[in-house]
Amino acid sequence: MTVSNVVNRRFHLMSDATRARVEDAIASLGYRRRADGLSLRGSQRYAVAMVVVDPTPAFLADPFTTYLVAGLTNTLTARGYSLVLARTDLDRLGDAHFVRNRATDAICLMLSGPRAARARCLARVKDLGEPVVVFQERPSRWPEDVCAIRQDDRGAARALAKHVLGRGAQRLLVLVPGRAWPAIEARLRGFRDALREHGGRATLETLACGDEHYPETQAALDAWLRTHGLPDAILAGNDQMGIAALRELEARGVRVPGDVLITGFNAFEFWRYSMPRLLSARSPAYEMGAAAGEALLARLSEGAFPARERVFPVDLVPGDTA
Amino acid sequence: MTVSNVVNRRFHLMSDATRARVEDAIASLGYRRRADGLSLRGSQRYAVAMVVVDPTPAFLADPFTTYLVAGLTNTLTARGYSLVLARTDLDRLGDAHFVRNRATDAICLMLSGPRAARARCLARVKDLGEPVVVFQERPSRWPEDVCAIRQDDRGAARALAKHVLGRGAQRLLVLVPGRAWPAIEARLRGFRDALREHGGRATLETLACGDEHYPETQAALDAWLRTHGLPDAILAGNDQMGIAALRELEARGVRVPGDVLITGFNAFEFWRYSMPRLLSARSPAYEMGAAAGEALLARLSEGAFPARERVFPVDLVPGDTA
DNA sequence: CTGTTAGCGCTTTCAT
DNA sequence: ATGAAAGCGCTAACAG
Repeated sequence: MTVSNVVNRRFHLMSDATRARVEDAIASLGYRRRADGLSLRGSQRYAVAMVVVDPTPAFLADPFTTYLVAGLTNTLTARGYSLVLARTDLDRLGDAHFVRNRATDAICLMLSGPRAARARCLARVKDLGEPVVVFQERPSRWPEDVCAIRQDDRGAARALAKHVLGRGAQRLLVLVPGRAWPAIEARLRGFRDALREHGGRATLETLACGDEHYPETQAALDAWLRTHGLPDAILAGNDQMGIAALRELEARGVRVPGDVLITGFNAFEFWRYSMPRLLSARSPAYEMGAAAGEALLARLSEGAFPARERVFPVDLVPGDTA
Repeated sequence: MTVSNVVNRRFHLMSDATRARVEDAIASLGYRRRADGLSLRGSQRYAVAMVVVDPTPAFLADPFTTYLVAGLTNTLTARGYSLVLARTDLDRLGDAHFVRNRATDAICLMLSGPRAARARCLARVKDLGEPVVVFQERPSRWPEDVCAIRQDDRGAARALAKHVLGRGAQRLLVLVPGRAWPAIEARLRGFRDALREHGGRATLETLACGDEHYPETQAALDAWLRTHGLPDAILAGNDQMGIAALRELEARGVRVPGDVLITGFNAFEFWRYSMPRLLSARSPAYEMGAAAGEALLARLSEGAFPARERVFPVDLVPGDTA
């Protein structure tokens, strides 16, 4: 008992002599309290899971996920919590150790896949009975004890499309990944908002670019251009695809922004690497991860999330491609 | 006890009827076994920690770390283990919940900072009494139950430097981050190897580029060029710095590779975004993370690491800048 | 085939 | 100021 009191810094419950004696013993034995005894007794696990639903093994390749996880990890660690990271397929959620066994106090979720499947997955995670933070999602049927954190993809996308329409573009091509992500859907909605508001005869087509990496994006765009000719503007779902498109047009001798306008999305560090630079929009992914951490810590100590939803603004960053 | 047997799929110990009854109850109650009771009883935690020692909050910004963590996470998750992710300062290791409390079965470590401080940190982690995998490091005094996994930075760096020397470069400038990383030290050693083997009067200078990000690298290079003039070749510690240098020279009207050669390192996806493309070397970071996972699982089930050290080859990838 | 007992390490409560 | 008892959920060992 006294050891427990020492570990928990309740020094007023003991004499200086015993405290010293215990501290010496702890140091010389290299004693560390076992977290499982602690959790079992207190039924708090001091751990939060972050689950990324993505069939790709390289699920951390996108800086969005990376900064999100960094913000979350730093926030939780600073407050005495651990972050458990996992990737899973939509239908394999149950395989993870911390899903089969209750090992965390809460779960953060980054979903991908068709909307209905995402909703089912969220419902299943919710059924685990832990508080949930879901990123980039806008649940329709909103379960209790779920907090949604997202960036204003729709608004920023609308601003980007407005910009190219303002520069006279009529035929817009949107590049999207083969797999559905909620953020991409929101951006597409934003593009459409702008088109609608603009009136006129402007049109918008969508092109799926496989794994959204460089070679696949170029191959998809190449095939499209052969049959459709040049669009007036390419609205890329993210900078990765935007840069691939830029290089593809460059290789064909097409001038950007002279002949075709291009926009990107998210503006993480590597956005600086392409020349000319894409007109883009800056993602506050790190802040979103940190906010998720704060929200969870509040939920775990106060019993309720401070808010059911939190939306982060996304500012345009100037570029030379539009 | 029967519930336990059901959860552990020991179906031969019960009748079909009871099995069904228990399974129904589990489903209708949403029962999940608590991991802490399991760990307490079995004194295995089914969790591994990955600690990145880096003062930068954006500790996952470099794709090297990112792919390493992805490989590790996927491997561990597939075998029923969880991955606990944390960032820490060199002297703040003790703050993490899973360090104060024993919560994992093993620890993976990615160190940075001065060599001596890194060695001290490894020793402290080792003192926690858990098996340790350390990345990119080459411990001098090698503790028991430690496995080192690294890529052949020195060899690939040597090949890169050999290449530029072969093209007649005499004055070499190496770009390194302000903070010390073991991999960067190894690359520097490789560059020096090539210089030594080459004989002749070739020289090598080193330039620290702050946080190694785009603006800082350009500022550092700009200042250096003002006082030193153009080198014959720039050997960048990684592609990030290499691309920043490329753009900086471009802005000055310097031709690459006509006037100055440039090489990069690691060749992750964004390496494709710069034009011309850097001569670089491809990091097997994902495979290293996966190998760490395999090594740990072997260590935890067999009682010993399969090998004390594992070195991954690094192949050059062709580019247009050297 | 089913159930009882005991103990893993921890902390809350209560006795000394 | 110190420590003894009890119980958190789990499973190995053993009894019925």
